[in-house]
Amino acid sequence: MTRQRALISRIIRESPEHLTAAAIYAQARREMPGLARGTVYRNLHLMEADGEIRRLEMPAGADRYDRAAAPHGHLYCDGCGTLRDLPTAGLQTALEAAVGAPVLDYQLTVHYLCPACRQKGPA
Amino acid sequence: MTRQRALISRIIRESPEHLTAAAIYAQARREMPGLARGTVYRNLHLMEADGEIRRLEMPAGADRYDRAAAPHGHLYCDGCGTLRDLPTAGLQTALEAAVGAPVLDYQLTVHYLCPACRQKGPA
DNA sequence: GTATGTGCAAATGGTTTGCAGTGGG
DNA sequence: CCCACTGCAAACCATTTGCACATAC
Repeated sequence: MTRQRALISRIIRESPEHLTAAAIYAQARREMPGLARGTVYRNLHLMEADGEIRRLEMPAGADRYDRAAAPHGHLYCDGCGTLRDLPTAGLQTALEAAVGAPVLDYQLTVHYLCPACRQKGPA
Repeated sequence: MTRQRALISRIIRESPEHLTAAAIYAQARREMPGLARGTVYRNLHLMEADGEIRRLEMPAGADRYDRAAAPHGHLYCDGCGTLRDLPTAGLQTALEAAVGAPVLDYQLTVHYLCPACRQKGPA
């Protein structure tokens, strides 16, 4: 447990957002200017392997990271790229029944238009 | 509708697999050696926009492409990276109810171990 | 005829890695 | 003390793009 890892961990835990590696790096560098980009990526992998955080593949651009919690889906706005949590209680159990094998993890991304983008209308 | 696009379209339609752009490129080049990588990517984007195919973000490595069909999830084996289809009838309706807005699309990837990898045991 | 698509090759962006040095336990 | 972790910079890989030429309609 290095200072670097503790810092990265804290940033993710304290953020209400789903941060990209670049955002985490930028924010961490404000407190620890010498921090290397590679160190951020290496620690993110470690933390993901430890189950401390969860990596989210995004439809466009860089991956984002979410503090690990009860598995849940994400709502992605096709208009502005905003990401919100989507509680999905019971989905995992339903999936295991459908799959017929233990489900290690799942990732659900639902595309929609957020209220703001829906107002503007489909461009 | 160019010869190039027709070829790419056919390759995807005829393949039982979920191909990567690189695989599509390699296969297309066997029939049309002058084909450029950029052309493949450009056409894949066009076809995705037209709803002819669907792009699948993968947990590791390059994206894959699926001929468009009824929306369905995918089963990803964490052991060997194999991808299988997972029928998810009714999920979209359930999601719309949960979200309270029209669902444009969704992507569900379920991580598991395929029978072969389960035998070998968790490494 | 002309907008659209193509081939090429170089650029981009996100992420990974080899290496020598540092520091946590 | 030693091994895992760091900083740095170069490498990597998938994908995108600028440009001059070709082609579908």
